[in-house]
Amino acid sequence: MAATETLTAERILEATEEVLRRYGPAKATVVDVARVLGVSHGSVYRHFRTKAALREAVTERWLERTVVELRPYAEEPGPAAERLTGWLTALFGLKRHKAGGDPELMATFQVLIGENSAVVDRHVDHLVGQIARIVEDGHREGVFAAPERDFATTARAVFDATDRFHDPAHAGDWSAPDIGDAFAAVVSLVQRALRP
Amino acid sequence: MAATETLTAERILEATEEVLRRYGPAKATVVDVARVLGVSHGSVYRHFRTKAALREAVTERWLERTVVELRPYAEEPGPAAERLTGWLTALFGLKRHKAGGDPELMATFQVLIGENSAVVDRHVDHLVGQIARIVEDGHREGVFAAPERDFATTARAVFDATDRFHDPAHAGDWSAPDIGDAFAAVVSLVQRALRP
DNA sequence: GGAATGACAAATATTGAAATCTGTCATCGG
DNA sequence: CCGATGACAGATTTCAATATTTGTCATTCC
Repeated sequence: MAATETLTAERILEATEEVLRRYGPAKATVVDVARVLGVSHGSVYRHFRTKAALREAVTERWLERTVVELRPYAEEPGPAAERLTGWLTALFGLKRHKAGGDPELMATFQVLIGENSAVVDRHVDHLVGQIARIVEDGHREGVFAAPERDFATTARAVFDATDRFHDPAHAGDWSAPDIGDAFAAVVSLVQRALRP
Repeated sequence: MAATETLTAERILEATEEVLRRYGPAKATVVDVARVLGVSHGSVYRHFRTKAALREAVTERWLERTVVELRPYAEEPGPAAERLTGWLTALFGLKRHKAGGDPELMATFQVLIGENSAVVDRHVDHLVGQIARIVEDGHREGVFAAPERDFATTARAVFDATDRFHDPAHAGDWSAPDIGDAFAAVVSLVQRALRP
């Protein structure tokens, strides 16, 4: 399909995502990707050195999309406490929506996550940075206390404390009926912790 | 070996643990357990209706042992804030020690955990109960604020917030060099949240 | 009488031969 | 010249035949 267009890394990544969606992480092959693009698999290897590198790039794209979807919540105007709750709720909502809407895709994603921990670490740093910014603003506004150590550590603690509500490893729990209450309780705990 | 002793559920459970340790969850069979005990596998089925029931019983025993090891920390005398930190540190320490000391056994345990979520849920309720007791004592002492909703909810939030440091799903992270700092930061966050 | 046995059917796991996939590279074609 | 190709070797996966395991139960043994 569309074999006339030039073969770019971008097009290969799109095809790879499609193949991963359709066949899952175990069955998706480079040959499949090449077939979708109507090229030989050798051509794919011109753009990505290995299958692992290809999957890593897909993982990166996927995670980057989450960061972009969250940015508005990180940067919206208003009191820091509400921004933090909004951001955490948005993160949980995004994840839960994705996990609930397409559990197979989530499972695929989870496998990729597991294969690319370095990429995930960078992504987590990115998200923690967004929290740090909100916490720092809150401190300037006087609604959050000074951090025990520094903003990065506090932000990291907030991220870790809410782990159960964003780590895909816990995706199975997100359909429990009382998960909303549990989330609210932890957010409330975090908010109390940050108060001056 | 010791085929003269009467066959009890207890002896079967011990043999099952040994087989699980030796062969792992995928390869451990009821026939192996019977062989260790020097009996026919039919005899094992007299005490446990299914292989699943046998594994569930092993899981229960295993978890119960954790609760017992933690009880001293839950019941020790002293200020509630220190008891809470002590309890959380003990839980993390126990888990980390087990995961670090015998990663294969931990992996086996994790599989059993996944197979027996009902047993795990009961175990978690038990642990949350220990936290609730400490938090309630703290409130009586005046060192912890009144809970937003009730002690059980607050205790659950504390348990959830520290999830990353006791859930076996995260065992792989526990050997990271800065895990101790991350743990301390979350405990500090929790302590601040509970202050009046 | 009641615990233990072992033969058995159905379900599950193992195995190894055949097929497919990954990654390379000499060659092709525009 | 430069991206694309497809044949190829070695690694990995699939698939179907074979073996093992699970769970039952009529029979045995103390």
